[in-house]
Amino acid sequence: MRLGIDTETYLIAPGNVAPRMVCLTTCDEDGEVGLFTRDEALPMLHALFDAPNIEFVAHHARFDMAVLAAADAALLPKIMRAYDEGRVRCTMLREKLLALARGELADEGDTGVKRNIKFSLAACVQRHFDVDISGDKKDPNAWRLRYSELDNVPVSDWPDKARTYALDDARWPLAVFDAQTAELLAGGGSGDVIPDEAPQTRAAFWLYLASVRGVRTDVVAVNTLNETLTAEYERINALVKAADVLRPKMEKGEMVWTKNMAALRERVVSAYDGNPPMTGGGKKGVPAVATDRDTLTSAADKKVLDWIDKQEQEHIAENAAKGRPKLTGEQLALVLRELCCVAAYVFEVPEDRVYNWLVLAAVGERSGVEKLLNTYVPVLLDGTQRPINPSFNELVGSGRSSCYNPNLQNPPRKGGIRECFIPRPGYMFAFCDYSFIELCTLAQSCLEMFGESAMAEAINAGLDPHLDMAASMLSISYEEAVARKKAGDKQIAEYRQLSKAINFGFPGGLGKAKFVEYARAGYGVTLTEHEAGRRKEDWYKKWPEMRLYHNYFGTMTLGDRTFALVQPGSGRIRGEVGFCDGSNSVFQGRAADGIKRAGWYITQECYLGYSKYWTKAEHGAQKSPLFGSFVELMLHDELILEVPEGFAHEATLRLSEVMILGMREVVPDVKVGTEFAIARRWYKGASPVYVDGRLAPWEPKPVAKVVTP
DNA sequence: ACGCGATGCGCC
DNA sequence: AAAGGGCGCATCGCGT
Repeated sequence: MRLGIDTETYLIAPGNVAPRMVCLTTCDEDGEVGLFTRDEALPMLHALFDAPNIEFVAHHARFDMAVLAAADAALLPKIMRAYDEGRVRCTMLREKLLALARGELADEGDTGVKRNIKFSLAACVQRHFDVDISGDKKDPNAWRLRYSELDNVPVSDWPDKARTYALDDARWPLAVFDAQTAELLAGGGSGDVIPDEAPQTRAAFWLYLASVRGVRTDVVAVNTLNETLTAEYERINALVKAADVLRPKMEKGEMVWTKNMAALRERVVSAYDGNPPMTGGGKKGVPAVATDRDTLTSAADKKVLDWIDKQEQEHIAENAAKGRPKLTGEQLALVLRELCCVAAYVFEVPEDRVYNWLVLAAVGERSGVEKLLNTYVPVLLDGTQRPINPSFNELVGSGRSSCYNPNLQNPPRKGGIRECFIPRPGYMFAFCDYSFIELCTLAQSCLEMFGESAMAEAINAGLDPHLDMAASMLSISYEEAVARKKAGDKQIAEYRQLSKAINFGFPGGLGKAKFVEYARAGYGVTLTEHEAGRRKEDWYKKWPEMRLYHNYFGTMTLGDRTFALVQPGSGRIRGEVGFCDGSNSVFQGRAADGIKRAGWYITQECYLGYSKYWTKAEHGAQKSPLFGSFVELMLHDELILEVPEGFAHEATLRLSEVMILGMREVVPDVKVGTEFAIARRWYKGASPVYVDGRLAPWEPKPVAKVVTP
C-alpha cells in the first residue's frame, strides 16, 4: 500500500538543512488524510517502516527522510532498509527521470536554450493537472514558514489555517505519482517503477546526508588567503585603473570598480592589429571581440612581458632589501609604466603597444583573482562559523549529479581554495577516486555493444591505458614504455600526457580543431590541427571498437536526428540525444551510476555499520570500519569522507573496497581501481603515505626558503 | 531594481 | 561531413 507523506519543520537554516520536525501529514490510497504531531508520528512511523508492504511517497523524499532520521535516530536503519527495498518513492526524482526520457533535462540540443524545467510539487501539479497550488508564496506570515510556533502544541489547538495548509497538499504526491505512472505506461513502460528509479532515489538520499553533514573551513587559512588575494587584487586594479579599463560603479551603497568592456575590446582589437579573436555569437549568432583570458594574455610577446615581470620582481626585492615600506598598488603601476618604456627600447616595440599588452594581461589575471575573491572567499568565511551545506542535484541530463550553493564539485585546484577545508577535530579527510573510470565504463559498454574491446583487454591486463596508447604511437612495446617511464624518459612523459588528452577527449566525439585547444588548455600539449587528426586515427587504430562506437552514434543520428538512449548498465532513458551527448552519456553516465551505487553502501556502513557488502550474517556484531565516518563530498569520480583519526587506515581501505564493489555493479567485466590518501586538509595532490604499514596523513613538501644573501 | 542573454571559467 | 558533455556561478550590458 502506498502512503503519501510530508513533514513540516522548523526553518531550514545555513548549517542546519535537516531541521527539527514539527508534524507529519499523510494521505492513503483512499484519499484519507491525517495530521500528526512529531510525538504522535514517530511511533507510528516505526510501525509503518516495519510493515513490509508500505511504500512511502513524498515529493523530495530525501528531505523528509533526513528530517525523520534527525527527529529519531532509531528510524534511520528502517528508512535505509525501506530505500533498499524500493519502498521510498520520490515524485520529484520520478519527474526528473521522466523529463530526462523526454529529453528535457538538458538544454536544447540545437539552440542550447536553457529549458529551466521546474520540479517543485507545484510545478509537477501544474504540468500533470493544470492546477495552480502555488498559493501566496510571498506572504511572510504564511504558516508554511511558522510551524516552529506549533512545536509541541496539540493539533486540536492549532489555528485552522495552520491545519489546512499542512493538509491541503497532502493528496498531491500520490496524485502526481499516479500521473507519472500513467505517463510511463503511455510511453511503453510496465509497472510503476521507472527504469533506474530505485538507485537514483537512494543516491538522492545519501547525497542529502552529505549535505546535512556539511564541511568546515580553517579560520587561519581562510583569513590568510583573503588577505593575499585582496592585496593582489588591489595591485592589479591600480594598474588597470590607470589604463582606464576600470570604472567606478555603485553597488549596494558601495563603490566597486567594474570592467569597461567596450574600452577593453578596443584594446584587444588594437593588440591584434584589427584582427582579434571573436566569440561564437550566442544563439543570435552575433560575434563579438573575445575577452577571455587566453585572448588577453596571448596578445603579448611573451618574452617582453616575462622580462618586465622579472624587472618588477627585482625592483620589489630591492625595495624590501633596503628596508623601505612595501610598494602600494599605485606605485607599482607607475613602476610598470616606466618598465614599459625601457622594454620598448630594449625590444624595439612601440611603447604603447607594450603597455597595452601589460594591461590586457593584467585584466586577464584580474578576473582570476576576482573569481576566487567573490565566489569562494565568502563561502570559505562562512565555513569558519558553521558547516557549509552544499546542495546536490542528484540527477542531471548526463546521469551525473551536480552541486550548488556552493558548488563544491568545482573549487579550483590552484589558488589555495581547497586547502582551506579541514576535517572536524578528531577526524581526518579520506580521499578516494577511481582510476580512469570513464575509460573503464567506456570499455564495459563496448564489450556489451560489440562483444569486444581492446581497451577492456588492456585494462584487465593491468596496463595503464595512457601509457599503452603512448607506446603504440611510438611503435614500442608496452614493456619498453614502462622501462623508459621509470627511467624518467622525457619523450614517454610527453606522449603519455598527449595520450591522456586523446583517451579522455576523443570518446565524447571531440573533433580535431577543438582537440587542439582542449589538449593545450587541459593537458599542456601543443599540436597542430593536422597532427590532431592523425592522433585521432592513431586512437581509432589502437582501440578498434571506438570506430564501431562512433559509427553507432553516427548511424543513430544520421541527418542530425536524435534518438532515445537506453543507458547501458542501468537502463535509464535519455531522450533526444545526438552524436556527442550520446557518445558521452554512455561512459559518463555509467561512471555516475557506479559511484551513486557505491556511495549508498558506503553511507550505510558509515551510519549503520552494515550494508549489503557488510552483513550481520557475515560479520555479526562487528561493524564495518566505516562506521562513524561521514561522506561529505562527491566529485564525480571521487569521494571525500571525514574518518575518525584512530582508524583512518581501516576506514580508508574499506572506502576503497566498497567504491569498487559499488562500481562493479555496473562495470562487471572491466577491472576497476582506486587511488586513495588521507590528509588533514583538502590537498589535491595527496597520495598515500604509510607509517608502520598504516596510512598516515599526507603533507605537502615544505617549500624551500629562498635565502637572500 | 531586476531579469536575461552573452561571455567566460572552474571542475570532473 | 562533422560533432566533448555538462554542470554552477560570476560579470557586463541592455531592456523593462
